[in-house]
Amino acid sequence: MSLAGRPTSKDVAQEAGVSQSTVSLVLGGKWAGRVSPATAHSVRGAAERLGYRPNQAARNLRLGTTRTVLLMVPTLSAPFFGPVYTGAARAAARHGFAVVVSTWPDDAVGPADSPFAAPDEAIDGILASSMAVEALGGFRDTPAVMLDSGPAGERVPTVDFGVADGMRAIAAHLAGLGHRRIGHVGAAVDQWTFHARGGALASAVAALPGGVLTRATCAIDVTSAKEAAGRLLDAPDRPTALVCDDDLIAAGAYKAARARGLDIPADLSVTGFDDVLLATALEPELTTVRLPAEELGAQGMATLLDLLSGGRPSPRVLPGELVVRESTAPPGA
Amino acid sequence: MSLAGRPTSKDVAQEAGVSQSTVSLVLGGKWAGRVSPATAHSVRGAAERLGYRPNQAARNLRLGTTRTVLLMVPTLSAPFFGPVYTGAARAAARHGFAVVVSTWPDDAVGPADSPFAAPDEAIDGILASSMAVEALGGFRDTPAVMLDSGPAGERVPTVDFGVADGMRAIAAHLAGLGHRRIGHVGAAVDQWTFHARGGALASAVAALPGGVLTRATCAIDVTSAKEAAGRLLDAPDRPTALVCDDDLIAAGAYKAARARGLDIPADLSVTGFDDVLLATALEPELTTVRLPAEELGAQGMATLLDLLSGGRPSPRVLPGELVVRESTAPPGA
DNA sequence: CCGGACGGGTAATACGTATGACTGAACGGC
DNA sequence: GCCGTTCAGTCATACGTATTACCCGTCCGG
Repeated sequence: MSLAGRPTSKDVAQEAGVSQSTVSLVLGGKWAGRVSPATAHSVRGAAERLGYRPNQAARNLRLGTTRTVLLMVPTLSAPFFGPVYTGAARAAARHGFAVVVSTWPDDAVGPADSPFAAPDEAIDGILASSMAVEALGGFRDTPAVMLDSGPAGERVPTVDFGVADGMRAIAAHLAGLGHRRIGHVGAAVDQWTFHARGGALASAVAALPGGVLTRATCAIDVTSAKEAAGRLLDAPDRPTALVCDDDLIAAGAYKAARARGLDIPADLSVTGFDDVLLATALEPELTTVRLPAEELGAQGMATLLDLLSGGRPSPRVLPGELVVRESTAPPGA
Repeated sequence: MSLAGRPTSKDVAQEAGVSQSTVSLVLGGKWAGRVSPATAHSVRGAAERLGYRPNQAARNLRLGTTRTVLLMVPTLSAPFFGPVYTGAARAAARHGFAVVVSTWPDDAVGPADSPFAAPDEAIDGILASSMAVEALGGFRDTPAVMLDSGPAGERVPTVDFGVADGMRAIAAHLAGLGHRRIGHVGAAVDQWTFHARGGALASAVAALPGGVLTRATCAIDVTSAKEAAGRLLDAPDRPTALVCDDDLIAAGAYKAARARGLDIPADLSVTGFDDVLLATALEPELTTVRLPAEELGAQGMATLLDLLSGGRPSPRVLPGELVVRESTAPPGA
């Protein structure tokens, strides 16, 4: 039991020859004009010597707080959300906050009814990723920050990726290579980020002289993606480039292309989105947009902590970055 | 603040017309012979009606416990550990426990000095994955369960994968296809699981009539793996099959093979280990050994909870499963 | 008819912290 | 020389729970 026998503020008080209240005042930083600098110093010394760490349970009880925030993500088994967690947890730890994770139930499209959705312990705030603000449900009046979920009105702060810019960068890159007939393999997932990706691509291609966009959607898995990409490739006047909503979808597109004897990038350019580990494991390596997932978690947590301490954080947008690798080339190269 | 205004045991007591102690007795389940069934029933009814949830902070303070366990993993950014967390958290949640994660610092080979290693809050137990029991360091006398870390002596329970059996299954599969010259692309990582994998493969090939094993090691990333696999392929009498310690390493082997104009599986069979998402995204799909990562987390947590409640859990081993896909075939097929 | 046992419940307390109310000494102003 | 202030702390209390010690009425054995 790493709790037993730990020094308490009372022990520190005794060691320093002061009262427990003084210890609490000093260590809480609220001693301006109440405790002499000399006393404060000796208290700090005593605390240091004893290796005093405040008992969080007692502090939480007293303050009616928990120093715990809930991170709601669709899953931790997808490659994207691990880093989000890491970034959030790291930022939280610096402020003495813990992070508990709630994932959506398997095969669910939203967080509702998750066995995780309402952890027994109370929480101070929520970091909710990739979901509509309405889905907060019972947590409506808990301070929350929405991640990668798009604009959410005045009431709740957001941190998003600049996915539209990212998609425009892809479109510009392909256009620059000479592509005009572009296929979009979209994720059939009702999340802001995918709507934004699709919308940005559509308008970018529409603005391109001679641009033609075809479109198919699929679930975010290789099999489904392969099938959807195949539909686009089998159409008359097939596209010379496939823009995929996600790296994993791009992997499916690779398979569809190979099954038809098309070489990437000579016969077909393919792009992904997110830049997960997979992107460099594929062959050829995937041109994609890198989204700073860990940064999303970190900035989200910073925003939430700001909110919790009474701030009025403004929305933030983290730019994606086009990473050109080997899967794109001029058409017919 | 989802804490404010929550009903307390005192509120329940009032609602039920009994004292707070009675409520605590009933809800704690320790009322045998102290409270009449009728009263107990009415207390439960009142608690239900008010939606009472005990305040964890108060309970923790009283009991000197935290209902929090620490999960130590190398990283959450690798595809393998997300599911481990999920399994552990799910099992923990069922018993009202929370899980906080500590990852190793970037580029570290062990958990030492991690900013996460000593979260401020105290913990009741530790689930430590993929590390030597000695590395527990300052947590030596906290109840702990080692995951995927090999035998750890009498004092600390373990949950491991049957990696040796898995590797033997791979060897048998390849031998059955007719392979004799086998290359091992090993992970140059000082973890039990990789030592076990290498050892099992070595003895399996040694036991194979005419079996020849060559070996190269690398870090667990595509570039490094490609280089290591290349060394094996460039040797005289190159192997007809490459056994990789990890799916990601197999991805590197694919690249090395392609760079040399070798077709998989016609000219070269390749196997992986772990069966992460990547395995089916590759082309051809990867023959590998599936390790039930989520199950590891779940069983590990079950073991830890058992330990915490005074049990003496015995070591468990979770079998891996050979998944034959498209990357293996008879040599020269 | 009395004492003890027992069933059914309550009162009181401690866990460790943060904080508002209070106190005693020194000191300055008039 | 006395009072109001400030300084430097301390006292007491509350947060919500679990548990130990106690209490009261009833029933039963002798």
